[in-house]
Amino acid sequence: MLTLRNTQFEKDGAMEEAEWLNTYEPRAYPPVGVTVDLVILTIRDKELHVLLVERGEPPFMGEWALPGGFVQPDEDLHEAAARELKEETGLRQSDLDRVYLEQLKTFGKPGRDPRPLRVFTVAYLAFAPQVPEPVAGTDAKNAAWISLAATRDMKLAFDHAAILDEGVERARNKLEYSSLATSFVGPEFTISELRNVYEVVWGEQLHPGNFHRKVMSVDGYVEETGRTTERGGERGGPRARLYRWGGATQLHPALLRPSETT
Amino acid sequence: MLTLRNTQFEKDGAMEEAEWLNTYEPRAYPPVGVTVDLVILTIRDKELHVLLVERGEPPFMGEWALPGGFVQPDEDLHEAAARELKEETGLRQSDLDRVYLEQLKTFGKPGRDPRPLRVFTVAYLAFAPQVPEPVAGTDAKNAAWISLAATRDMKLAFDHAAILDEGVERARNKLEYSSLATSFVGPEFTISELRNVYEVVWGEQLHPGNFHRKVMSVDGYVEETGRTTERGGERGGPRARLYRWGGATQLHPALLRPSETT
DNA sequence: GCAATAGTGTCTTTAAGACACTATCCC
DNA sequence: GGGATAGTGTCTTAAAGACACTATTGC
Repeated sequence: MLTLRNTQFEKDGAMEEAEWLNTYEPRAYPPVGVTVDLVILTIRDKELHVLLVERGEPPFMGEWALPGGFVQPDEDLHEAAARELKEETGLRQSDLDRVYLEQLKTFGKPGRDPRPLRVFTVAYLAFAPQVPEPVAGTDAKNAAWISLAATRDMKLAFDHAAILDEGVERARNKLEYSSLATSFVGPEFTISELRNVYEVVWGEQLHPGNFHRKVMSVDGYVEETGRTTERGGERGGPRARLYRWGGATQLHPALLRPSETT
Repeated sequence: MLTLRNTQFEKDGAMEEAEWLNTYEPRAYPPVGVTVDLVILTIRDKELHVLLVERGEPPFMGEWALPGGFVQPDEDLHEAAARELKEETGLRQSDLDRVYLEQLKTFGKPGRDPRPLRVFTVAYLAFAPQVPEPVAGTDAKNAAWISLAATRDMKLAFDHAAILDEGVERARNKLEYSSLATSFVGPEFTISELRNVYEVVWGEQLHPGNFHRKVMSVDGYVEETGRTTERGGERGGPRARLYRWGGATQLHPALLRPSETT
């Protein structure tokens, strides 16, 4: 049983704050909680999708939200995000190892959570490879991959619409300077598949020939496996060579978006 | 008076967590606090400096730390960071308006604060123009601009050394793609002064002629004021034209670091 | 005068984009 | 065969870096 007073923590107080900051004794503070929320992106059917869960209880019961939850006492933030990622996606460990996860931004506007507890959320961004099966949530919650276009017509719980926007924007930038587009495809991929990642995330058509040459010219981006696809494309065309990631994390030169160059 | 039980919040509990997450009633949770800490960078004497405060009370009494403090109940995170910036730097409002401030990263490793309260800190990064006078702290705390080189020999409180590293790294990248180098200089500046910002932050010598032409070729980076400096350089040379920021936030093309192009 | 700096000119190399073209595959 | 795709070749333009050069100033 821990008893806490809630009196002193008022706004006008640089003095009160200094006093508070420098004591070892648990003192008055307002009830505060910290969660992690995940923007997990993947590509399905040539469209960008995000993992959402349907809330089964208030607040925002019945509405869709980003997966997430409270940070446990003995967890670091990244661990908490990794745990939620595992719990909510139901991915196998082999796939999980290939998921990219980075901290996105922290949101803490007063009132963003209607409960009588001030909740700060540390948003994380994840890139998942293609997973054919729909997600089975661990809790009673319903979980699904929703296309980004579809989320525009949905009202997401809390401030999750803003968090999602922030995540998509970060993802668009990440593709330019990093090799993270490979996180969206399988361990072996064709240059076309890689180009498709860029086209879907950026929402722009890229020139196949120039893209091919550009990717090949970046040192360490991709390396040949020696194999090719079993079949040609669905609508014709030759078999494509299969590549794997070449070990480089930063791209030199970068793959800049066409719209930004103008 | 608010009474809180501290029993239920143990590790093994996806169930407990779900139960907790979905209730309106204040329930059991461990004592948690959220602070903001600031990495405030400026340039003095052709070296990058960071604002540090000397702690007057435990924990880490007598050690140097990044300025910061608890987020107040009615504040958003950015507001809290802006308030701390104002309180700790003692800058005039006219200078304060020209300071750039952005969220950096959140740190929450268990045990990063030795007090019996789990403290998450949302780190912010700020770029301040040159301020001749040493800083007067508002609290009893001692505050000073410390050169980055000098901080290497200091043991900073908490995990502030890691936060500082993160901030410097972010700053180095920011200069490439944004016009934020102008945040380090006055409202009017010469191209040499701007080049000095890049050289100090990146720790590399740049070619004066090529830098000059490159800056002028970026649309909207700088615009002429029509004036020049009153005198030439300290060690000779003609008077330099004065420029102001041209309104562009993103640089096209970017000013890439020489070391990254190799 | 001497040294240092501001600013410009020019040349080479690299990379991006437009376009064309061949080879291979599905149907 | 027809249509689509994989991958390469070539040309033009933009931009980065190396180097040289002139003009202006402090001392």
